[in-house]
Amino acid sequence: MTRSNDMVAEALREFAELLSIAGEDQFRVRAYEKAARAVAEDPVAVDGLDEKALDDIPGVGSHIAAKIRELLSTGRIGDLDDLRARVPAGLRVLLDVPGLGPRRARQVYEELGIASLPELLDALHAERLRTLRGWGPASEENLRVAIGQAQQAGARMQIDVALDVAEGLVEGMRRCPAVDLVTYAGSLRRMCETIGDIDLLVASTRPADAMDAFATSPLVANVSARGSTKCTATTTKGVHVDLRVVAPQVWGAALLYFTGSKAHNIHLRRIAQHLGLKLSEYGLERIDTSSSVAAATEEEIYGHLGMPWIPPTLREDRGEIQAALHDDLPRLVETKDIRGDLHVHTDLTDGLASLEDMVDAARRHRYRYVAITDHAPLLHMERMTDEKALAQRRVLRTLQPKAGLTLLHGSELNIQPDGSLDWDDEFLAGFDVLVASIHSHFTMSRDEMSKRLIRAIEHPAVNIIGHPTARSIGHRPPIEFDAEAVFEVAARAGTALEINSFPDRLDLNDELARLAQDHGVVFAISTDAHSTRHLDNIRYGVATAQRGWIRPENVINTWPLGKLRTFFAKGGRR
DNA sequence: GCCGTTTTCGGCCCGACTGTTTTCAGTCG
Repeated sequence: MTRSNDMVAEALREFAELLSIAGEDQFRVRAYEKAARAVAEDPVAVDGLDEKALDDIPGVGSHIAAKIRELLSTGRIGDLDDLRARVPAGLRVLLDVPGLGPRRARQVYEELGIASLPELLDALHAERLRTLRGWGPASEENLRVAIGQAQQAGARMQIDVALDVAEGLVEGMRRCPAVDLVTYAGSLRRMCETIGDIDLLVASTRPADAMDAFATSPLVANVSARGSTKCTATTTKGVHVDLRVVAPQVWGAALLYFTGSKAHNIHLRRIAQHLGLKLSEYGLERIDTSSSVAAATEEEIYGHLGMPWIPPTLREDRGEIQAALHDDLPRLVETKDIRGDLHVHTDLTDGLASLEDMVDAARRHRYRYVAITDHAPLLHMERMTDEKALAQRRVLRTLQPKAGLTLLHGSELNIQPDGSLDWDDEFLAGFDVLVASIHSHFTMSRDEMSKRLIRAIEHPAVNIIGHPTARSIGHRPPIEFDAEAVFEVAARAGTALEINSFPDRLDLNDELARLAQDHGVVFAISTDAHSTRHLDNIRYGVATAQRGWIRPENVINTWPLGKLRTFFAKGGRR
C-alpha cells in the first residue's frame, strides 16, 4: 500500500521537524509541513511526475519540487542529510513530548545537552530544568504530569469508545440549567477513524455555572487547566476532554472552529481574509470596522464565505472547500439510504446470535434485504461444512414467507494465497451472494498480494471483497497491494469492495475508498455483524464512506433488490 | 519556502492558557 507519496511526505515532515528544532524560520517550517500534506493527499503518484508537474501541486514550489525529484531519483535528499547531522535524532522524539515545543526542545538540548526522553526524565528528576530561563518548578511539574499522562493514555481511542464517552458527557451537561446548547465537536464530529481526545462545546449565558457543572461531573476525574471559557480534564476512564464555553449568539462560529479540521479552518480563514473578513471562534467580522457579519450558525458563516454548508465528515481540506465554492459538493451516502446489510454472521460459525435473531434484528432496522454470510470451510476453526451450509439455506427459505424482508443466502469465503476459494464452482453457484475475504497470510509481497486479490475479484461467483486491506486498527497493518491496479479490475469485473463498519476495521478506509470511487468501483457498506447489536455499527461504515466522498449511487446496498440481483449475476445467471 | 482579486515582495490563521514575566514567550488546538 505504501505509495511513493507517503515516502516523500514522510521525508518532508522530517525536514520540517528538524528545521523547527534547528530554530529556522517558522514560515519555512510550515511550508515543508504544508508540502508534506499536499503530497500525501495528492491523488496522483509523485514518482511519475517531473519537476514541473511537482511544482504544480499547490504548496510545492520549485525548491521542494527539486528536493522531491532528488529523493525519487537518488533515494535521498542532501539537505536533509545535512540537517540530520546538525540535529540529534533523539531531539525529534522530544517534539512528541506534550508541553515541549521546538523552542524548548532546542533549549534543553543546547543548555543541558538533553537529546532523548530518558535524559529528559533524568533532568526532571534532578530538578535541572528549573535552572533554565523561562522555567520554574511549576513548568517542571507540568511537564512531569504531561509525560505521565501521555504514557498512560498511549494510543488513540476507537471511534465507538470515544462516542460512548462523549454521549455520556453531553447527556450530563444537558441536565445543567446553565447549559443552553451542548455537543461534541472535533475529530469525533468529523468521524475520524480514531480519536485522540474529546472536544465538548457548550453555549451558556452563565459560563461559570456551566464550567462548575462539568468540573464536578461524576464522569470527570481531574481538571488540569481551567480559565474563564476553557477547561481541560480527564474522565474516570482516562479520556482527555477539552471543554469550551461560549455565548449562545456565537454558537455557529464556535462549532465550526472546534470541529476543525485545523487545515479546513486555516483554509476558511484565508478565504475570509481575501474578503476583508476575519474568522475566529467568536464569529466572522469585517477587518476594517470589526462589525460582526455572522456567528450564530455554521450555515450563515459558510454562506458569507461564498459556499454552502460543508458536512463535518468532509472537513479535512481535501478539496471540499474548492468543491463548495463551485457548488460542486458530492451528495454523500447516508444511513437512511442503506436498504440492507450484506455481511452478517450467525451462531452457525462465530456469530453470537441465531439465524432467527439476526433476521429479526435486520427487520427492526427496516431493511429490505439481508445477506447471511457465515464463514466457509477453509477457515478451519469455524468448522463449516457443505451440509451445514445447505441446512442453513433450507432454514432460511422456510423463514422467508414470514420474514418481512428478503433473505439472501451467502457466505464469507477465504481467499487463499493463490487467490483460489473454498468450494468448487458448482457449489458456489448455489449461493445468492458471496463475500470473499483475506483471513490469513497477510505478509505476502505486494506483487503476489495484488495477483491474489485480482484472481478473487475476477471469479464469476464473487460479488464483494470483504475488508479489502484486512487491517485491524491498532493491531495489524493493512496488507500491501497495488491499489490502483486492483481497483481497476474490481470496477471492470463488477465486484464490489466492502467498506467494513466494524470500529476496529473501517476497511476500506476513507482515502482508499475515495481512490477506488475515482476508478469506478462500487461499494458494499456492511457491518460484518457477529451479534444483533453490531448491526448498529453501520453508522461508522457510512461515516467512513462519507469521509471518502462516496455517493449513494455507488453503494450497492442502497439499490433496490432487482438491481442488486442483476449486479450479483455479474452478467451470468444467479 | 510558497504565493498572488494586496501579484515578484512581504506577508503567511487566530485566540486561550500557563508560567514566568512585569509585558510576554511558548505551547496547544
